[in-house]
Amino acid sequence: MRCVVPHNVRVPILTDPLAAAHDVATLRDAVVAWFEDAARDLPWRRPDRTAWGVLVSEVMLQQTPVVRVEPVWRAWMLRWPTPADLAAASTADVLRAWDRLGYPRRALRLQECARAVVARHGGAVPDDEDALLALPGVGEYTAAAVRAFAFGRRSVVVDTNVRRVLARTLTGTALPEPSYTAAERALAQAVAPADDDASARWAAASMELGALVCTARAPRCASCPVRSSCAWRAAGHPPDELAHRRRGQAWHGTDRQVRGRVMALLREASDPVDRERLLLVTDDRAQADRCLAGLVEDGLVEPSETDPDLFALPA
DNA sequence: AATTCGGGGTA
DNA sequence: TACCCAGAATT
Repeated sequence: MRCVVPHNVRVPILTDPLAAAHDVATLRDAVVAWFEDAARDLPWRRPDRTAWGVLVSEVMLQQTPVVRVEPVWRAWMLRWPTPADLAAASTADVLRAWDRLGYPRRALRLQECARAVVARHGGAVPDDEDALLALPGVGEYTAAAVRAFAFGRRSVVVDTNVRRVLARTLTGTALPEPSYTAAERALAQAVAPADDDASARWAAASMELGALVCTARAPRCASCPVRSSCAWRAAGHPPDELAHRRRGQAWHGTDRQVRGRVMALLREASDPVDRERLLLVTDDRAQADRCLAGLVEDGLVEPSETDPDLFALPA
């Protein structure tokens, strides 16, 4: 299948189609060559990894940094090596093993995903895009990542790192838009190699460049393999024009913080915990009630069958 | 398209 | 402090 940059995609540096193709190919080659040396030795990249291990890593890495995921992933895969193992586990054990990776609904979905893989695919992770997308907790990014990293198949992998790399090198802006636009998706589609193997390597390499060199905070442009062809650098590193519109995620006093405290309490408890003790996580009674109810609604917490004032992680 | 959903390391 | 991190699901 041929990939062409749609007419509605403005790519300043790519005015002439022939020059564009050349520039993009040069950029890709440089990034992939850099990756051969610079790639981190992560456990889910080892030859002995499994497709399921890759999927587990991708779900854990959704909004959680690599350094925090790695130890949890190692313990997790030793304990539940296959989808069937996780499918048969106690949900309380799963949530405790998830520890403080954050967004514990991901752990719930990962177990649902394991059960779906067993039920729908005989326990083997599918390599089909639609089958992957149909799995709980698997969205556009994760489906593409699993296809590329577990199966070496062609897919357009766009995470926050790739978005930033494309924004800088090709579009010439400090950062991409707050939301993932159709133009960005089209650009990523056009840049991704058509070949299976080349596509998979570009995906890993472009993500790694964003994670190690083309970072959000203090990019290491001096040691960047594509600094000579970077549109952002050529433009003189213009600052982010939307900086004032970007809203940092509030944390102190939020429901997310309160929910996190309730979950932490229940992870550490070996027995059901009384409602009154759970509500002590904040002074705001209404908020505490709301958060506890929300956790129950989400299936992260269950009231005891015998005493509705006692709560625990789901069996 | 906008919101919600954890948690911790770093500048 | 504020910002950022291999996003997904819901409204």
